[in-house]
Amino acid sequence: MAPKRKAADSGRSSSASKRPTPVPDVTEISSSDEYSDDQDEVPEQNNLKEVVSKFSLESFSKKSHLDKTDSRFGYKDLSSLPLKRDHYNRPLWIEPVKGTITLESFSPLAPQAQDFLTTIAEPLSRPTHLHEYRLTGHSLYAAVSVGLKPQDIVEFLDRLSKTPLPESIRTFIIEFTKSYGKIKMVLRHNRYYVETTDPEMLQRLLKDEVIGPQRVESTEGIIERAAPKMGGLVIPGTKDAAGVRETGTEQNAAAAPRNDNEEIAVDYGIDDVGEDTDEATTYSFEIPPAGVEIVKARCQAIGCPALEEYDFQGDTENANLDMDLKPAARIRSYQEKSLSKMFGNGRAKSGIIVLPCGAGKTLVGITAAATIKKGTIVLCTSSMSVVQWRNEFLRWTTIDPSDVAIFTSDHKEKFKRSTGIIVSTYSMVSQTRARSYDAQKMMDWLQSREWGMMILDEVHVVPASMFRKVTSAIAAQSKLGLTATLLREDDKIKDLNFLIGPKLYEANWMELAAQGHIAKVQCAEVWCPMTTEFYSEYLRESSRKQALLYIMNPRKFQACQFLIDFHEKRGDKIIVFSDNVYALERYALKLNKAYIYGGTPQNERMRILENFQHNEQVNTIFLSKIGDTSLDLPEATCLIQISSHYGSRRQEAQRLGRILRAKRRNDEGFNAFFYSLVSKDTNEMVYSAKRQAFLVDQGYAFKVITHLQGIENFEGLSYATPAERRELLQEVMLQNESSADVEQVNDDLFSMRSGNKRPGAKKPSAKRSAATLSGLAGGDDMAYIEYNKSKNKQLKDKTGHHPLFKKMERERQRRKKERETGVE
DNA sequence: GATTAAGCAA
DNA sequence: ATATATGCTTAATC
Repeated sequence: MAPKRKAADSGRSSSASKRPTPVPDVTEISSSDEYSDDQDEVPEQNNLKEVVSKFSLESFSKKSHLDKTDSRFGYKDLSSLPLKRDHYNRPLWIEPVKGTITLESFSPLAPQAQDFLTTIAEPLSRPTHLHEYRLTGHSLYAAVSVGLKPQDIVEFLDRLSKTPLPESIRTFIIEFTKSYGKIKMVLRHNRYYVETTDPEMLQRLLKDEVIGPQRVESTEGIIERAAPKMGGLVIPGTKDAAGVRETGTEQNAAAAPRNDNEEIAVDYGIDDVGEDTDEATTYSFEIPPAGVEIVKARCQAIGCPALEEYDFQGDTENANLDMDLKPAARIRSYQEKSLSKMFGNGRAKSGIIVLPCGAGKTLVGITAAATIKKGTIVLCTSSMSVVQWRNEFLRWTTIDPSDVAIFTSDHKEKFKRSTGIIVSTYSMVSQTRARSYDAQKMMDWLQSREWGMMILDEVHVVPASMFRKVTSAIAAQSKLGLTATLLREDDKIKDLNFLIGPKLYEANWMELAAQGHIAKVQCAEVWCPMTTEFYSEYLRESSRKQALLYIMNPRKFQACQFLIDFHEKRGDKIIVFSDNVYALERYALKLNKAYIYGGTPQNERMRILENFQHNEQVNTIFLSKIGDTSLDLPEATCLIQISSHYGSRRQEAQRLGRILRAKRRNDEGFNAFFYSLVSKDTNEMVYSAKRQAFLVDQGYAFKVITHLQGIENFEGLSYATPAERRELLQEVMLQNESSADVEQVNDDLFSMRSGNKRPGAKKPSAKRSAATLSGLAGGDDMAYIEYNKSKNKQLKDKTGHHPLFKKMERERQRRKKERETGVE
């Protein structure tokens, strides 16, 4: 089993082993009468936190009064559980205390089990042989919201588990889901309805002192109607749409083991659930539009969050949008799967879809819009992606170009006809300060109409407060969040579950890579020793300067130079990432490559990117943080990271994402490369291990390279002589001083003590395999090819870094002043 | 009118 | 807790 590097595990593991068995405390959620009035006074903001923590498995466990578990051996000790007789045929280990599920992914049943598990549990870690999941409140919420029944979940787990399903887990699932997913907020024919399949629940709601009075007066009776079905809805771009009815190919693929003469039903097909519920009836009552927020907040408060569903087929008030996917457009199986979860019952559910970068998130959003065929608003993080989204719409759909409008600071368009698509940025919509006249007019217009769907791109970056602004400002029937990494270093990500909706789908990176949808990537960490001069300075310095020292480590520079050369000769296109702008510039200038950072003007960037993509002379570019997101460079096949931000797992994942969409990914034996250059025995190693955690959980194996073969024979290696290295060191030290000025001096005076302490150069705990570069890449000896760098030079010469550095200098001065005045 | 810089926010 | 990047608005400049 992989060492402890759980992406989702960080905060909660410490006290967990002492925690008793998770049995939900039902008393609190089953009697609405006990709720006092003062709860209504609590603003929704405060409720959110409560609700979020209330529905974490952690608090469920805390609240329970049973303690049958002996925690002396840690929570993962399953030795006391009896094995089923035919356990070897069953792929799951289910742990009773925290709900951790371990899947033997080599089992013949693994593909189906995996599918089901991603629906009902959070994937924690998915390396090659064992996958780890965990049942959480959110994951069950998501499972219920795509139509799974608690009994199905229990049955499924029981049948695939090597041990009898722990009673605690069974109770947890049954009790937890009792209230979940029962209430739906449905907009039908432009009227809002609170809907449920459970008559008792309806009565409870009507008796509730907050929700009850909201019922529209004239509709005394309870409305009874047949539960919705998938019906005739066809998601465009799928095989169904092409007229070929897909047969259950996966369902019967594997032979099922037997248990007491009972066959394991591999009925994990969520897609079918909607059709199975023909006889079901739903009960609903109407509430006024103004009551929606109140009722939703109240439902959360009493522990039965209302799911939002949009019956777009029955929406006659909002005009239909004339748009379809182009006949040639085909969506991939996983895209179809994610959409089928969204449209499972013929309505649009709100929620989040998680796909790796390059796997076609945009197309999923577009297809969703083409399915709903109503006015749609798309929100992105940058104006660049705004343009990209619009282009994608035009590329994939038959929509009239005049129906896709852009709303940013320099484009304020409206569509001419009654409905259409608006692409904008978060900041544009959530802007609270003064607006320009045009922008204000545009906003008024946006707010005056009702949108069928709101697509939220890169939804992980949206903090709750901003999101609240957006949703309260713009009326959208359904919300679709798209992201590659539902991951933040803080815990804010949980809020999204309640603000947008449950996670509808999460793809497995390795699986997509195996199917050729994203590139296969070889990851490697290159350990560069510090030169003695740099290391002795490193030991003396404060952490700020330490960073600069290990980034500018000459050995690292050499490794970088060598790798660039190596891969350029193989015909790769290389991106080098550095978070540190100073280092970025130094590296790029020394190696005579083009570079882009925040201060590079827009046209300059375009020119460099253009050249990188089409000019055979320009095979390497240096990017700062700027390249982390939303740059679309399908040419890039190799990535080198020389400095990075602390331990940000998301950044690492996003950077890797830059090469996942490599054009050449389907070439025979093609591999993309991802190198992380790390200075040995420095803090960088600690960060590096942290950063890799997410990718390791996705199943990527990091190899460690301690020696780059052939580097000693490399001609023209920079900083080969001690004199050169000393010169560099001086520059670095100087740069440091001038850039941080007064504060630095202070630091210097008092930093002796702190500088003496040894940096935590502890070894990362991950299991690593040693490898040489040749083993990784095929290691062919390549003939030296002379490259003409003149184009690069031209590009570089045009980089007007002068004024930009002035700007940065100004910034520094300003900050310094702020600090000084703040001290005084 | 179009481009650029500065200031501000998150 | 810091460095960096971005977007929007306004004002200034060509």
